[in-house]
Amino acid sequence: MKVSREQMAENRRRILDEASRLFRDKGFDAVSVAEVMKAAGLTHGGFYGHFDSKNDLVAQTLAHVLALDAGGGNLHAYLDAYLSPKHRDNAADGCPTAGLAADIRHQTTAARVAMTEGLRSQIDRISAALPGVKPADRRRAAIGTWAAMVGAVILARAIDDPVLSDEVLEQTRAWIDAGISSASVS
Amino acid sequence: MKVSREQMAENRRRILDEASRLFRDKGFDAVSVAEVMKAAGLTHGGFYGHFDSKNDLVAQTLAHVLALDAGGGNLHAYLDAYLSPKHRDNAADGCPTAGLAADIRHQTTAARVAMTEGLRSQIDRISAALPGVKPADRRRAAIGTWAAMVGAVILARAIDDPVLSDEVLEQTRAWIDAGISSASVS
DNA sequence: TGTCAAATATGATAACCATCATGATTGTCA
DNA sequence: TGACAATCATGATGGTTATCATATTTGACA
Repeated sequence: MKVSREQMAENRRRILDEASRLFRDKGFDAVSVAEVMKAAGLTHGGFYGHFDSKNDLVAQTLAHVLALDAGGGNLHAYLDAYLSPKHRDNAADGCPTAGLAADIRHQTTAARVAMTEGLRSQIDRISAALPGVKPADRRRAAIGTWAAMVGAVILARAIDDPVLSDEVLEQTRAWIDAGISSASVS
Repeated sequence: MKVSREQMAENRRRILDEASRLFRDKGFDAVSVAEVMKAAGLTHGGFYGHFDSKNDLVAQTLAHVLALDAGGGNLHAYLDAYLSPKHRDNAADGCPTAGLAADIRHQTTAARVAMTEGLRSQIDRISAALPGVKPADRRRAAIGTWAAMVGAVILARAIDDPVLSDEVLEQTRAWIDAGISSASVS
């Protein structure tokens, strides 16, 4: 059954969207091609009309989702949302870096390049959102802050005790605030 | 072929050691039972004499490797080693938290509990290694520092550009130093 | 409007893997 | 020292998965 050109474009978009959600939730290897296609409302057969391989899907999904990565604007609000229990408990809709960075070590070069460019942009965005910090320290603050954000969410998701998990989020938030304050111009 | 009691204990130890290395290097799902046994110098057949299942191996490996987790003593030296290119490039011999924390979200409760207790100890160890920090801020500094350390190594391993990857390690190191300094008693 | 090719569905294949079954070897202990 | 049982090797088995082959439907364009 052939579909219209725009229908096909929408199918492709839906495949990438659903792959992005599933990958963030379960990791690249734990999601099958058939599972992605089913989530997109299709069967596994049409997959290779859209992508060369599963590795190709991984790389294209990363480029797709990292293009949308947020973080600009209000750093305070971004930190609130990022280091929240809601974000910790909703990996499928959450930050792709927190969900996938550790998983990317064993992926193809294309996927690693997509992640590298996404991280480069994210560091620049955070840097630009730190107007109070002395320019000489801005990049250091952006990288340190981003590492702590990603690390805290990964640790919070790994911890089985809700009390300790919440504490990791809260204390990291406070630690970041203190670091930014003391690096700011008075 | 039966082996001596001590030979069997050594076999078990070798299985756990090799599993620990392989898991850190490739992740839990990407390592097969047969691969672990082969690395330990055995065949796959004897596996279920030592462990109930692969999930059981995962949990016991975590408990085994987290029991040895370092970090006490000299925090400065620990930071140097942790945020080094050598550690980034040697996941198999590196920190199990950096290598496995993100992967543990989909493991059994037993594995998650082992990781939780390992993290609890690690936070306490770092806290104890921060004598210069005001006691009221010590826990916050320990958690924030640990989150940044783990996050930086995960990001550095995900990045395909050696220049940016090195920079993430160096700037995170500097950011942590600055944070600890400004939280210390004068 | 009829032909053709593109998009997807259905079905097959080969590899891999966790786990189980069975048998050979040989420590261990009476 | 001899019988027993534990340990590991060899060899299935059933399920899953990426990928390929073929058939069917129907947009698209002449």
